[in-house]
Amino acid sequence: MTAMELFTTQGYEATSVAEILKRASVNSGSLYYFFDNKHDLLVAGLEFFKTLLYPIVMQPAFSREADPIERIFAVLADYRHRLLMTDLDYECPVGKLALEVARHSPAAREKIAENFAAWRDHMRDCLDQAADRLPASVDRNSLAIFVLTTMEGAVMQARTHRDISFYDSSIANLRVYFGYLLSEVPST
Amino acid sequence: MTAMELFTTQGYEATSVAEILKRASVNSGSLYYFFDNKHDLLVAGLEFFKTLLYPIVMQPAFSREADPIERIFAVLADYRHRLLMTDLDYECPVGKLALEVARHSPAAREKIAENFAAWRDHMRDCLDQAADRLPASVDRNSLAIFVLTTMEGAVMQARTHRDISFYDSSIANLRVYFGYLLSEVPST
DNA sequence: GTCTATAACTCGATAGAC
DNA sequence: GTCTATCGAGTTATAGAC
Repeated sequence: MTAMELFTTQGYEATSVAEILKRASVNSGSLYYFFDNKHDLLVAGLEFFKTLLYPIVMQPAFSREADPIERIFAVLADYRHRLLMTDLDYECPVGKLALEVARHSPAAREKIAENFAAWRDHMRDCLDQAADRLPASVDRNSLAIFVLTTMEGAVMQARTHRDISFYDSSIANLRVYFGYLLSEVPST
Repeated sequence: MTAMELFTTQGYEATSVAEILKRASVNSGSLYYFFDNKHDLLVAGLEFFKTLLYPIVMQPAFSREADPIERIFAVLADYRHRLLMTDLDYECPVGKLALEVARHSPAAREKIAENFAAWRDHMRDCLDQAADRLPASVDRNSLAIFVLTTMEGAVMQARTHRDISFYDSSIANLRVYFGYLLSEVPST
């Protein structure tokens, strides 16, 4: 979906329908034949995004690392890579739209929440696989939320400051935190 | 600044100059006498925001708590309060604009970075005051960045899911992390 | 299903009187 | 310094031919 590329890089409001049409080499009539309006296009795009999450975001990282904890940090390493590849102009597309459209569009907000939930569930699956190495007191769902929190906040700061060290600092702290958690259960 | 209220709640692009004028009961001529254009108004507003950071965000929390570590969590507790007061529709105004305008406006991006830096510096001051209770290996600036990361990511998720538990989960994990750090240095 | 033309409207910004 | 009127461009969405 060409529209989503523009929505997620420029913002929903900042992207005109005319620009989408030009970039996609489509005519107005065709677009409005398939979608009721601009907002409908956004919601459809967010639904499509959800289907891309595993193949684009998770699978490449998971295929590099077998250890469930390392898989989490491999996903985070890929976000670092995206930041560097875009000259520190990358932003999590879902997070970006989360802040822009959540207020005025319940339908889009719901789709964004589903994207967040799917991301977090993949992280929680990793944590579940490493359950025996974590203290029993750890709420793995809550910890998965915290991983997403860290990614979103870290990307936001690195992009704003145009400095990867803000990303690295946040991930390093998450690493130390995981180090404490994992050290609580001695490996046998 | 009435304009900033609209920019930060609705977004910069989604707020028309006409709407600002109406809400502020001002006429077009007056606004453009003081500001060159809409963008100039945004940058001026962000500069003004920076001056509000201490009296609005920090001072109320600091006055409740004397302990530097508790001051950090008091600031975070105030963000929780803002979420609840707005029916889970609050978003950090600086973070929101960070994602929307950073790409197309270097001047605004710079001002947003200054706001982030000021926030983080207040947190680092707290950590510096508690330096003797933290392991020497802790990079306090990096940890302050991590606190901001946590706040931004936690607010984003709570607002998107319209569920305060996402905020609470993230802050709880930060608490546990601080617990590990503080327990490394036995109090005398 | 896709095309072009355009309707209906709102946008940011300006001009010129006071 | 503040007012009203308005410009010209750009906006989303539609109409009607093919």
